[in-house]
Order: sequence, then C-alpha cells, then structure tokens
Amino acid sequence: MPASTITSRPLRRDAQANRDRIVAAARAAFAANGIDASVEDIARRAGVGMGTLYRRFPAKEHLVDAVFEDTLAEIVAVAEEALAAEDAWAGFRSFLERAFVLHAENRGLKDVLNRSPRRAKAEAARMRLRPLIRRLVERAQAQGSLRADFSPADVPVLFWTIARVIEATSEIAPDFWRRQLGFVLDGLRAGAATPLPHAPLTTAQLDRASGRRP
Amino acid sequence: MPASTITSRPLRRDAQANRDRIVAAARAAFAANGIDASVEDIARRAGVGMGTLYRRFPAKEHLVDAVFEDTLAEIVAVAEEALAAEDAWAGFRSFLERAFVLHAENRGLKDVLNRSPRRAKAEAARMRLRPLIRRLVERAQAQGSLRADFSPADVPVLFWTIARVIEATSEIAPDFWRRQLGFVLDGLRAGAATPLPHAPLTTAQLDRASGRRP
DNA sequence: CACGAAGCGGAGCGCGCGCTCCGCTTCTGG
DNA sequence: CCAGAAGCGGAGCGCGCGCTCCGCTTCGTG
Repeated sequence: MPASTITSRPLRRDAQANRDRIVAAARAAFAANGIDASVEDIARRAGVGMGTLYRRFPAKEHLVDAVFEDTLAEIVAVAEEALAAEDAWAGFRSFLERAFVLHAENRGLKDVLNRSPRRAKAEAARMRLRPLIRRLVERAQAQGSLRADFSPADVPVLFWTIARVIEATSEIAPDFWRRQLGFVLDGLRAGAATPLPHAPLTTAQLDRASGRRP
Repeated sequence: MPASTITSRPLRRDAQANRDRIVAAARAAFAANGIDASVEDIARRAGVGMGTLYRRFPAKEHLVDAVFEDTLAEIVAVAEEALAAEDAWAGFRSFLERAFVLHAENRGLKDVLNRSPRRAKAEAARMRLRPLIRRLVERAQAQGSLRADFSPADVPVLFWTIARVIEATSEIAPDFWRRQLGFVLDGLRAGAATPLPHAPLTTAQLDRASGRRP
C-alpha cells in the first residue's frame, strides 16, 4: 500500500515518509487521548512542522478519516464473522465483545462513530453495518435466545453505554466494561424479558442523536 | 431564604437582586447546555456585567456549587424515600428512576457528579449517598429480588451509562432512557443472573474513575 | 549538475473560553 | 441630603485550539 490515494501523482519519497509518520503519530495520539488530541501534538510526535501536516491533510478531519479507515473496516468484518457463527446468541454477543475491544484499544473510536455529522467514512461504515446488525438481531430472536422486543436500533444505544464505561475505566480496570456488558446481556435474554416502558428509537431519531455537539 | 451565606453582612438590596438573577440564569444555562455553558452567556441572561458576576462568584465553580446544592440534596432525599418503601426492589428501582429524572431535567447534573475532583459540595453529597445506596442494594438482595453478585459500586456505573443515554436523546425522545434502564433492570433481577466476567470496582478505583478530565 | 517544482518549518492569526481591572454609578446611614 | 462605601459594566488579558502563510530547503529529472 504505497501512497495516499490513487488520484494525483505519487509523493516525493521524503514526503511519503513524512505522511506515514504523521498518520502513525495521529493513530497513537487519537488512541491515547481521543479525537481531541491536538494537531500540534501530533505534528510534534511525528517530528514534522504544522505546514507539512496541513499540506497533506488540509483539515483535522481528513487525518481522522485516514487513521480510522482500517478500524471501521474491522468493525464491519467483526459483524460479518459474527453472522457466520452457528449459535446466533454467541454471534450477537461476540460482535458486541469484539467491537468493544476495539473501543477499549482506541479511545478515539467512539468519537468517530458518534460525533458530528458528515464524517464521510464513518457514515459509510454505519451504512454497511446497519443491515448486518439487523440480521444478527433477527437471527438471535428467531432462535429464541434474544428477547423479541429488542430492536436493532437498540444496538447503538448499547455502544453509547458501554463506550461510556470504557471511557471511565479503561486506564483503571481495562476489562471492567465486560462486567457491565454482562448485566445488560442478562437483561437481553428472552427469558429475562419484562414489558418495556418505551419504544425503540426510529431511524430518524437515531440519526439525530448520533450527531450532537451544539 | 434571603441572602447568600450566613457569613458577612447582608448585601445591598440591588446587589442581592442581581445575585438572585445570576443564580437563576446559571441554573437555566447549566440545565440547557450542561456545565460548559459560558460565563458570558450566564451574565447576559442575567442582565449583568462580568464584573458583577465575578464579584459574587470568584470562580465558575462557586456558581456551580450554588446552583446544584439543591439538586444534590434532592438526590439524597430520593434515596432516603426509596429506603422507606416496603418492597426493596421497588425502592431500588424508584431511586434510580427518580435520580434519572433529575438528570433528564438538568443536563449539568452528570457533570457535577462525575467531573473533576474537589468539587466540595458534590463530594459531600456522594458521601451521604454512599451508605444509602449500600442499604438499598443489600436490602433488595436480602429480599431475593436483586441478583447477589451486584455490588453497590455498580450503581455509579449505572449512572454513567443511563446519563449517557439521556445526554444523547433528551432532546429527541426525553423518556427514551427508560427503555435502556428497562433492559438493565431485567438483567439485575436475581432470576436473570449469569456468572459475571469481572469483579466490581473497588472504592479506590471508583474514586479514580469519577474524576477524569486530563 | 543545475535548476524548478515540490516540500518544509514554525511564527502567528482568529476564536472562544475563564477571568481581571478599574473608572464610573448607585445605594444608604448619619 | 450628601459623602463614601459598595456595587457595577465591559474592554481586555492569557491560554489553547485549529489553521494559514511564506521564505527557505531538498529532491530528482533533463
């Protein structure tokens, strides 16, 4: 995987090396400090000046896209693998667990998935994910293991909640989120179901809720 | 309730009126925009200058304390009332529900409860709350309704998670958080219990997790 | 090897934040 | 009623952020 994008002539050798160092530094910074890691910090870690960084990535958002492209693809892959499991409950559960491991490894991931609309790459990933999640849910309900009143639209809500736990505890007890997920999963089994006091979010509501930072 | 604090001579009449308007404006601003509402915005809403505001409240934190004192007391009261219920499960549940209603009504509350250490009033409220929560939990476990492996230290985690849902949805579907709480509560009933993959947080870990903003 | 295109560094801008400073205004007790 | 204590407004400071600009350096091709 030699250069940036396919368009435009290849970069000069030194420029390409700098670009790689910038992406690596950004990956590390975003993983450690979340998406709010400062551009200046990233440039310093990469050993380049601000000008260099901004010629390659005209806005911070481009940098974010470059860094998280792989991770987003990985989430999709995790969902696809989960669909291949014979036991639908195990698949559903493994999708959640593996997706949260990715969150725990990279503090910036939750910001990319939730924050501010028009993050093109993240939007694309969400679109690819949506039908996979629907099938994971419906399959587990058909097998009678997942409660019938659970909705695919509840999955993003699970992400909000567990990501919050990871945010609070990842440096203190990195696996603690598994406990909270345990409580929730116990509440999602068909046998545990009790009538719910509220309907799931509609797709439109979810879209609105996923891009808040007024 | 005439003046600011008992200490020092009473304020001049106009000054006291301004103080009241500042607190009211701050309450509205924090409720609507969270604790990050700007001081300038608060001064504008109150119709006073920055100088006026800062004479009365030498730092934003003092303003926060003044505004949230009542709400914190209310949470404690809610816990005490919940302890008076005969059915321990109903008490536990009603404590959570009423505390989350307060969160939903005031976007700033979660910031006050979680953010940055040494928020004196909030710390005091946490201390008063801790034994009440312990009794709520142990009582419900003794009655056999709450799963035995739930720990009082898991209650703050519930607050993190449901507060996150409220943050995302309060303007879109103000009661939606009740759905997520429903899933979780179903997982907390004794009958739903399945072995958990992680121990609860220790008190020290909770303290460290409750003051993050690096 | 020389020279133009490409790349580079980092000082500095604009913004919004919490907060300060100080010359002017208003209340109130004797 | 009037001095002076108390209160007041808002321009402006320092900070950290994302981002820009431009004079200098380096690459690599003819």
